[in-house]
Amino acid sequence: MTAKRDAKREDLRGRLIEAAQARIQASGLAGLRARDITADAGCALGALYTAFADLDELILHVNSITLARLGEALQQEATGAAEPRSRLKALAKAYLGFARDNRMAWKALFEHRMAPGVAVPEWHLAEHAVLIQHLVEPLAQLLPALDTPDLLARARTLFSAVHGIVAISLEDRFIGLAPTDLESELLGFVDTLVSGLKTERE
Amino acid sequence: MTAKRDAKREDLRGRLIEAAQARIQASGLAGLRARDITADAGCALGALYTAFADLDELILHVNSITLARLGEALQQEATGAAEPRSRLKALAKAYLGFARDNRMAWKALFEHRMAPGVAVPEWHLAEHAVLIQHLVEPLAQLLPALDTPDLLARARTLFSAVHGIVAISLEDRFIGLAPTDLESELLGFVDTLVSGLKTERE
DNA sequence: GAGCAAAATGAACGGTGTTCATCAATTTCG
DNA sequence: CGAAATTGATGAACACCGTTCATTTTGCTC
Repeated sequence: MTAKRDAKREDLRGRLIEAAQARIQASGLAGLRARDITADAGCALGALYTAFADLDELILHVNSITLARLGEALQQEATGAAEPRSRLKALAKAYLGFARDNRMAWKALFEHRMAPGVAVPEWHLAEHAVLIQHLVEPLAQLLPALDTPDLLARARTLFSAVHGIVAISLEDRFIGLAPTDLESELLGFVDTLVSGLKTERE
Repeated sequence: MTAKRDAKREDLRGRLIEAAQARIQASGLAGLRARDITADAGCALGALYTAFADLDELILHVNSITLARLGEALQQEATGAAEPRSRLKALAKAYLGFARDNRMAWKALFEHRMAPGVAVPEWHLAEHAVLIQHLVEPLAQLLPALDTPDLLARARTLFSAVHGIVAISLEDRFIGLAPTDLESELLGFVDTLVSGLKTERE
């Protein structure tokens, strides 16, 4: 019976993940400190390295939770039998909404880099699939002639485009631009792309 | 006459920028160390802080040079009187080509973050304009009814979308996808979007 | 060349993630 | 049940980071 050991271990991991999540939400990935996390979690500095291999692995777990929450947000927009155009627009809007409401956690998903030479573990790569999964079905309706690999490629491209629009707007790297409404710009973009897909199909 | 002083100062700045550029090209922003740069530039550690306020300012200057080179690469595709569709496709292809050929320097443009609370200086923000400037003219031909602020917004959106596609593909955050050719996927995307713009105009 | 101002130097500082000898808690087994 | 063995928690110490600063060296003025 190693029940108590396992319970304590899981409890510690949970407390560390929660503390890291709170710190990321408050001050972003860049402000994350091992000493702050362990102080918040109520354990010694070294305890972090008994629960996780290093800070990167802890961040990966926080990102997992963020991806799960993002997945739920998208799931709500992906159901129902609406036409593909409005489904894709609803998904883009939900993605933007999630990024706005969970800015720091969302940024951590894409800002985080593993140590040089270390690959992102497969279990975490697989979790990113939720980002494009919901796009496949509406795209299949718009492009019935495509096989699965092509559909997946198209879905990834569409996600990347929408993500790029949201990401570059929420940073502010450009000046001299009219303060246009991001949401209408994003939805207009999806509209235009869907129109293009329909046109090319004919 | 303070000629020799100024010359030495400029020489040191140049050597530091060049050394930082080489280090970034070789191992990326994350591997950049003040001690490595100053060793490569042949000066003492502290000399870096007589030439620049801090590492961030040095990185900004490297990014300036990268933006200038990227601007030249795009300039070559933006000239000529070709139709908007092929101009936009040529620009997207050139952007992808630059990102591929100058991977680390290009990544540094978007990975670099200033210290918390410190804004990117205006002179550097302005340099990012080259990324969307070349898109405005072809877009104006496609959308003659739009005024300048709307055109700039549309240009930024298009750039962000193209950038997103290139950025997410050159990282590898997704698995289980067919290894499709990025260039044809990107050009197909621009094609579809232009078709959509033409359709909506009618 | 003397005197002065400015720049270059590199040891030292405070802060980081990570490790490790030491100690405490838990499990195993006679 | 209690002693031995194993595992977990501890926090001082380590290596390394960007940055600073007293000191030395260099260049300019007169």
